[in-house]
Amino acid sequence: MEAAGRLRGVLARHLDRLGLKHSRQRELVAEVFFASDGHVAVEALVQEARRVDPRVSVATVYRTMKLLAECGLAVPRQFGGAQTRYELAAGRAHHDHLICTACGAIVEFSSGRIEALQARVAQRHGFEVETHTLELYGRCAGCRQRPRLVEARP
Amino acid sequence: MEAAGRLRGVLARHLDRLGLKHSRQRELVAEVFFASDGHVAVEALVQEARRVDPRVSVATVYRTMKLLAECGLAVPRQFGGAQTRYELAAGRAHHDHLICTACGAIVEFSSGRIEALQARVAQRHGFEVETHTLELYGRCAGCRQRPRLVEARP
DNA sequence: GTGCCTGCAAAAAATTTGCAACAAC
DNA sequence: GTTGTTGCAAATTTTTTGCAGGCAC
Repeated sequence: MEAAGRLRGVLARHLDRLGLKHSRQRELVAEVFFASDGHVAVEALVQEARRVDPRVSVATVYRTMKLLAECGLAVPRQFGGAQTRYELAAGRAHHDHLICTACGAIVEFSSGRIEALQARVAQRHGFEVETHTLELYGRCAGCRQRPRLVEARP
Repeated sequence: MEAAGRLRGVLARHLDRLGLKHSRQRELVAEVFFASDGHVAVEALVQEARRVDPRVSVATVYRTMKLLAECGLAVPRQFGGAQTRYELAAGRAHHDHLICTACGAIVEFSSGRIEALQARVAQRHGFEVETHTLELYGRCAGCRQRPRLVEARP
């Protein structure tokens, strides 16, 4: 993958800027995250990283994801569940989410018209918006055909 | 307050329907919640309830809030922070939130036009939407005038 | 009296932190 | 060699659960 190289660069520059060090573990965690589908729970990152190096600790993954979030490569999200998921955000445009409550699928979308209306609402209340989240929870096309067996654990 | 009586009724019927019992603690927790500003953390409910009865346990508050959520009087929400806040939802229309990242203020709003666009987006992706959340994070009118001292802990 | 409820304390689950050994510069 | 980093385990934080005694019906 070509994009991963550029992403690594962003992290590297962030580390340099802060006077932090480049380490094998940080590179491994970042690599695993970049190769993910972009909506990963920490637990999944740990498991994946341990396939390469079984000694990687949870703490390191948490610490590294915090760094990735600081330099804008990852965005932490709470999709209803207890655990945080990290989303790939490397210079990508803002977007929102459709989340299937049956199978847990996460679909991204964006709507300039919704954003425009949001801005107008905020302005009307005197708010200066910094970020926002819009999540639509429901059943995806596939799951609407099947009876619901159990609730998804997102 | 007159509305509180009606809300108590909803809870009472829910308990009857399920064959559960009415207790002093349940009424106390519900009362405190109804008297709140409607975006309360469990910790705050516990403290408030203990001003009336210092022996009320956290467990009871959690269990009672779960009941209130079941019968539609309360909606659990995660406004970015770690702990759940409960929102008063007694037959009120759906609405979304503006959250001030400086002072923690929460303002409700609703926009039929945004809802309509959401529905269209969902349909385009084959989703049947059950619920949604839209949260705009930024600085409220008051806080925009003051320099930011510390981050709010919502 | 029979069950549901409560308080307490212990358990869970997710994340953070202290610390001694270790690796990067 | 200095300083930041790691793994481990213990600590924290929020919420849940088991259980013995208590209260509602």
